[in-house]
Amino acid sequence: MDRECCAPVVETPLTVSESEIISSTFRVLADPVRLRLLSIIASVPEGEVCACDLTTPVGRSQATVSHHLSVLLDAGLVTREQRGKWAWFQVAPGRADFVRSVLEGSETKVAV
Amino acid sequence: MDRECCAPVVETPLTVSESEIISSTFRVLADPVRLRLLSIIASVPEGEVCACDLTTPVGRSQATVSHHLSVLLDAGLVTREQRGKWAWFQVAPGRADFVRSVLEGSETKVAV
DNA sequence: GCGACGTATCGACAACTGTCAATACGTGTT
DNA sequence: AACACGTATTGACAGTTGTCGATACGTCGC
Repeated sequence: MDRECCAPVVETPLTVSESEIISSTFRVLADPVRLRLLSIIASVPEGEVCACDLTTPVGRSQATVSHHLSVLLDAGLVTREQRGKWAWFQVAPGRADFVRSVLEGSETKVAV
Repeated sequence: MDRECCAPVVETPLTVSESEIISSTFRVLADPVRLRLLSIIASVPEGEVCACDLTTPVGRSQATVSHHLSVLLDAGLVTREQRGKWAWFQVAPGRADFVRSVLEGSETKVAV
């Protein structure tokens, strides 16, 4: 019997700390180069990509790519495994669903 | 019969333009003050909030709050309705589900 | 019309961030 | 040991962004 159309979207506002935590996650995803790196790592059939294969596709220097990969790593979105002199990256276990929703939902639903 | 464990998380990498579109959406959500403003608007039972009631809760100047509200408006996350000298904001029709997932799930349902 | 008030815009500044060249670090090879 | 090679780190720089004071714009009440 309530006005369902006017029900609040969420129950309570965010606290300051909550908003900082959530926004920090979005900040990681707010860079196009990072999104492309993440999408490349997430799309290879082998499930992992050597850092050496990521520089060319995104058209950035080795230093910049390394920086972005560190940001993705710190955010827990990918994992890094050093094998010999090569660094292999894969989508972090347990974050596959999240990464998929970030990279797919996009076109049709996220962006107006 | 495939190795399901190793299936790619997504089918194809993002194009440059796709990554720019998606990242621009995340950039809007990458600021804690904007998230708090959005959560306040989304949590009031009336369904809409006067801009005059948003300055104090987030502890920013009127100019800054107005700026953030414009960003949210441009992103299509909220609507603005001018009534007299007051500006009323509400979560944009059709974006309630998205806003809810952003403010609540954050981890699992962000990009719906 | 005039003043009060809410809001948007402008200008300026500090902090942050993406970028690269240069360099340092590790590992494997000869 | 010396070298080559992949990667991480450093330092510097330019562009962006959050912020605020000041100002301009609109609306209401007088």
